[in-house]
Amino acid sequence: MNIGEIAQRANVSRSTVSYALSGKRPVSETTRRKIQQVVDELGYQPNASARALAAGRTSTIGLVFPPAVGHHYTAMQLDFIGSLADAAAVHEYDVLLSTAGPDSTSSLRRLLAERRVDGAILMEVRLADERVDYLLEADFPFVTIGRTASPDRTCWVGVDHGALVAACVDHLADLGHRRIALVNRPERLLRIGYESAHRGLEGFDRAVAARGLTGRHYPCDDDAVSGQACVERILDDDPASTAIVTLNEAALGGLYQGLARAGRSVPGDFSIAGVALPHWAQMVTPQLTAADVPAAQMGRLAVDLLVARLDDPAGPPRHHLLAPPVSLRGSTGPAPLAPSS
Amino acid sequence: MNIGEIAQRANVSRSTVSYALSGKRPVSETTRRKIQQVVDELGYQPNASARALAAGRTSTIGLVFPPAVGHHYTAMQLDFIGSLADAAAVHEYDVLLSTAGPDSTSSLRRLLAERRVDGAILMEVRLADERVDYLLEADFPFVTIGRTASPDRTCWVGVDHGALVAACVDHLADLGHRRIALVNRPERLLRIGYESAHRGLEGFDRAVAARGLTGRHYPCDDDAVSGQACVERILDDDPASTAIVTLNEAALGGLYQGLARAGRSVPGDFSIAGVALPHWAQMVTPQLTAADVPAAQMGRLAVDLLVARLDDPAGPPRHHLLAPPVSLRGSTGPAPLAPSS
DNA sequence: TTGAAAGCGGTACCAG
DNA sequence: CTGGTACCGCTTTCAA
Repeated sequence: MNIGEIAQRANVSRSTVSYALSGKRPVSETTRRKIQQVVDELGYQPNASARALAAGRTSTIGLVFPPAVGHHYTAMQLDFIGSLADAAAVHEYDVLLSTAGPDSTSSLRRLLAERRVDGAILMEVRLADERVDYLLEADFPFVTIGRTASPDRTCWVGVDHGALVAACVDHLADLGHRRIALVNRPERLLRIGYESAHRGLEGFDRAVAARGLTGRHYPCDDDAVSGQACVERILDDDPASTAIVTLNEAALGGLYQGLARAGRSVPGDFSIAGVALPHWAQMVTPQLTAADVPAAQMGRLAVDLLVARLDDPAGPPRHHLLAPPVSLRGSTGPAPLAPSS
Repeated sequence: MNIGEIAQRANVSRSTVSYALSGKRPVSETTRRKIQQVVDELGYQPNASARALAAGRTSTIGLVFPPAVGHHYTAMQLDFIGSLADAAAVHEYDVLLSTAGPDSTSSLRRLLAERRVDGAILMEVRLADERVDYLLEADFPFVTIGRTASPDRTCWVGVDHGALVAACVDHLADLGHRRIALVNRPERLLRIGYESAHRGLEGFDRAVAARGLTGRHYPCDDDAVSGQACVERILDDDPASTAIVTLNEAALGGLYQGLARAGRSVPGDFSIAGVALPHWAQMVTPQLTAADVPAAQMGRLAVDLLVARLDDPAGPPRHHLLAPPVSLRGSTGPAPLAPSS
């Protein structure tokens, strides 16, 4: 069934059907009603490909996935994706996934060249990101999740990892902790310039210096085993450590397990704070004191930004820097009076 | 840039370019090379909308999301989505998300009517699922994740939740546990016929009966607070309970917290086993003994099944029923000799 | 081995 | 307020 059939049954021309449906030209109430009736009767929906070809827009936005680090994704990303799809639907856009594979740019390039999408949302951006450079050069509308090194020229929505980590450090310092370790994302991600990992580290260094604390930095792979090993190293390097701040969701369980194995109880002997999804923070016992990443809100904002840009490509780039508060849960407490061990 | 431009620069007709690229008609080696050269030079990729319109296929598959229960998704789903997108890319398909909103069918209907996708993959299927009925009636190619009540007429890939829960029960029975509770997905999901929840319960009842155990069933909402409350009820209803089997990922943290609060130590006084992603099982301390859901493999299989169906719509429906083994971790141990409390 | 041209199903301009 | 029609960019039949 196509627009021609609708036109015939309603005794009007194809263009009238098109206009009646789009509202881009006034149509008399009677014919409009008649057309609508036929449309409803047959459950007609315009063919998306034809429409895209003629209108020059696909009503689809591309979601560029992270290059599947170690072959799983984090919980943050999922909530984000869900909200993104919902938000897009509100604006009458569909979402096309682009997983990128090992070479993120080639898949992106194909998406643009084939004109499959009107705009793109890039997850897990790096400080220097070739995908961003490519999109800027191609003058293609996009929004990044996270900021690149020069964030003023682009649209983005990001979490202020620096501020959040600093807030965690401050919280711990207020509780009397003096020797704190930062458990970061994997070394490999730092090396390629992962935004959150870098800015988190900056915030850590800053806050540690400001409060006159002793801070140590530990990149850590994204799994429980590595988390456990990381705790071992931390306590080995400085047995007087009394607190950890973590950016690494996936290693969180391992951190708890490492502390348990080392005989440190949380939060009695040792405190942990971090940046995580609320859902995730509630998985561990005691629940993690953490800056709650508002993943769903980020998805919504990203879509809003992109849609605004699609409506007005010439407008100035806009951003949202989010700094959610630290939710106090059970994993942080006063520093032990005498450093254990 | 379009196919006409390529044709001009290569001094051939547009059809020759099309055939040279698709290989659907022999093209002399010399012209083919010439065309390829121009194509490479300009980085030409055929416009997807035009191609879809002319060819009658979109090279896109639709991924129908669960109706966002309580507005987050589970970890299983994310790994699944990632692998799905990767697998689709291998077959040269893109993946379009359809979140469905509260009314899952209407969004699906739109996807089909607008002819946005060639086939669909349905997540979180129900025993009686109107989306499935709709797709069957429309004779539209699809694969479900999970089985409906009459699974022989459809393509699906699913986990044998019944067998997995039964395996957990057996494992616990072998350890001497006699009074076991099943922590299931939310009441609401059971009521609407969630496949995994129902089949899990069946397997539980079966295994409990076979081993002559006392089994109790507890639906539980998908969050930590509910998990904690659920443990309270379990110990209240039967203080002699010594083990839990859970299908509820999201409540898992709450279960541990509830046990801790009740003074039961895991696995000394109390054992827990379940069905979960390995990643998730490793978050809790001690790590959860669980049947490891192979989410990534499921994504791959689902795409393979769908692609096979698209290639041969008349073929018989195929399925994969997966029953991964139970990985022994730290959360299960021998039943305490004297029932505590 | 190649070219010309008729669609695919819409949109939007130009007339009336 | 409405109809006719020329595109959008590609695929595929028909003819040479």
